[in-house]
Amino acid sequence: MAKSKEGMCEVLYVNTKAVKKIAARMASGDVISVMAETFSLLGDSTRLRVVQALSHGELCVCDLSAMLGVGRTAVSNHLRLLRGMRLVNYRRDGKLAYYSLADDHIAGLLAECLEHVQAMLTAS
Amino acid sequence: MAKSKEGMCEVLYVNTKAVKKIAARMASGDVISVMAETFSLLGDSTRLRVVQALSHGELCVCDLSAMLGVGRTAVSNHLRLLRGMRLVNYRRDGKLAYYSLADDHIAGLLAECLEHVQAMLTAS
DNA sequence: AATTCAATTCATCATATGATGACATATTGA
DNA sequence: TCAATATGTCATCATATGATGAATTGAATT
Repeated sequence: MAKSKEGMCEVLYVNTKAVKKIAARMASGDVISVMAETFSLLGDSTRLRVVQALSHGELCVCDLSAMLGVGRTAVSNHLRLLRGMRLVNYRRDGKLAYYSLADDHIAGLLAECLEHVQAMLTAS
Repeated sequence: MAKSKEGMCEVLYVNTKAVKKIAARMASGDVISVMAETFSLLGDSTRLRVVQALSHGELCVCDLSAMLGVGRTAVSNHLRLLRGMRLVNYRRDGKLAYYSLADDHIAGLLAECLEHVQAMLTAS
């Protein structure tokens, strides 16, 4: 077994059995990409506040903007991204556009993450 | 009631009751920040693959790098970030550094997101 | 039709971030 | 001590991204 210039790890696993077992369980690249995109959307404070607000009920852009102290353009851009990934529903009522969470899983993600953060904060 | 140049929404809510109810339930800014940071860490495909691999068992940097086809420097940098937010545990065994998920909530986030994505993909 | 206002789109800018290579560190064994 | 190897750190670069203001669209009211 020839050794490469950069060491054994280039051609051989240290723990072959563990690697093979784990490799077989990895999600497909497509699924990972969509998951990462979803997490990424929740990974901005402003956008996360929008999502959290909507997890308690639908709101129009105008009220979201005022309540969060964020410009309407910014709110609108964030909602466009969230809509693109189907994280929010859209409803038009006259001049107003109402948004709400599209999916119980989204609220579930917030809840799970909140638990993690609280557990982390109390542990430190 | 004076109207501002930019309209009523600057000084008044459209749905005052809904806004007040929702505003009272918003998480604190600090908690939101940590949550966003956590989501953001999961919001990169490479890092998410690292986390998903670790959700099935601990691995060393070397095996992670080979298994995922990602440079060791990149893996190391990602693990440093994950360690900073305490998403992973660190264990040293001789020359090797083994990492594992720190928290069941992390695996829970992956599972919840996976369910969401699968539901979304089958719906479309 | 004209006006008003909420919402959206677009271009721009400053900043954040992931990948990479060079270099440093740490541990094992000769 | 010296060599080999796995890991970590740092600087750099290209790219991605959030905030903002100007311009536009769409709907209701007069």
